[in-house]
Amino acid sequence: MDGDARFIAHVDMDAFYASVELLRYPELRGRPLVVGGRRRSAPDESGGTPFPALRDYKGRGVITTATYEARAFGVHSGMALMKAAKLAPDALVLPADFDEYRRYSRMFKDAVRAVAPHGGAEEAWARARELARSIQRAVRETTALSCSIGIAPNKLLAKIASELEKPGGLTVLREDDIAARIWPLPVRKINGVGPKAAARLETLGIRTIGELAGADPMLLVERFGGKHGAWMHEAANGRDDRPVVTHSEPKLISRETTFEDDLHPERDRAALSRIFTELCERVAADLERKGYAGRTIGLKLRYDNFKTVTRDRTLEEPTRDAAAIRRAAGECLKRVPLGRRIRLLGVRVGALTKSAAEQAPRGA
DNA sequence: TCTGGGGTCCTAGGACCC
DNA sequence: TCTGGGGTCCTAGGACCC
Repeated sequence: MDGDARFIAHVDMDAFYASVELLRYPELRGRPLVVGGRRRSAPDESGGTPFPALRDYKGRGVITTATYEARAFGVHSGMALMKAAKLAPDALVLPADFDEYRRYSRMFKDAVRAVAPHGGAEEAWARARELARSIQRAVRETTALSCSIGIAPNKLLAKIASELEKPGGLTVLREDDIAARIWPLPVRKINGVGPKAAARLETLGIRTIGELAGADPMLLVERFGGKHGAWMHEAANGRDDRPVVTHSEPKLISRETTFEDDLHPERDRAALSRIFTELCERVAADLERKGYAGRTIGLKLRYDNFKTVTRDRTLEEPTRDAAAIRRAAGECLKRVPLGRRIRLLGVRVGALTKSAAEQAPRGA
């Protein structure tokens, strides 16, 4: 009955954070720039732009988003700023403003919903292209930003398709197109195959999705475990039956910070303690604002050698109280070796439940 | 000059219960 | 004075994504 199989559209904003910044600073359009880093540095006195060039940037941090002009130099999100500075010394560094990006994200989602009310659109193929163009137009009109859309029989392929013709792209991908358009791509393009898996696949002589699709499933299962190995083979063949999910409850809420300079567990004890307490207070405030409480309190610590350890402790009752969180996380801290300098400290609360105030009021 | 911050999901062992 | 299997919870670590 259906030659019109269901399709899924994946909508992906183009260089999202950087594009939002360009709306605020249109005079920077056309220049290579990256969003990232941690601290807004003082404006210089020369009357130039208030943003430092990468070559003048000092400190820790990675690129969150790079404009296409910056990407032309080989920099990309996730790259350390100090490393990016070697590739694109003239690119400007703008600090991230997540509140603003959230605001645009909501506008963007509203615009999409206005055109495709189902949220995760599932419609007939015949309407696909038309609907996608409507979404792009609506997003452009309400946010002044551009997005790319991939349309495919499932989420996995739709995501890959959305990246094929960025920016401003619209890619419709049907079963018959998989061999020609998907199989030549590197395995990293599969959502869920990261750097580790890609490196291990390479040792098996597998670099492209097509090579992965043609690999012996038993070999993959042997090397990657039953579930993961089988999944990779299915994914490479374009098979994916995950449903479109439009709402999910958070599982944990956390705050963490990487220090400007590594801190010494004893000599910087006072500073560490103050930061530790602040993190607990911020997590507590997040819980309160979002209406959650949690039972499992966790500590995360990263040493100067980048080795990361976690400890957690589950309480009898859920809490969102900063002092209670601090107490439990403090106990976790005692179970962690403190023989090296520390670069990151984090606090998390998991096993979340809607906090008492959020629950339906009960009769007196 | 290495490597952010917020998350999700998976694995695996041990405790504990039936 | 030995031997089950299943289920759930807790903890720690790791891969991955945006």
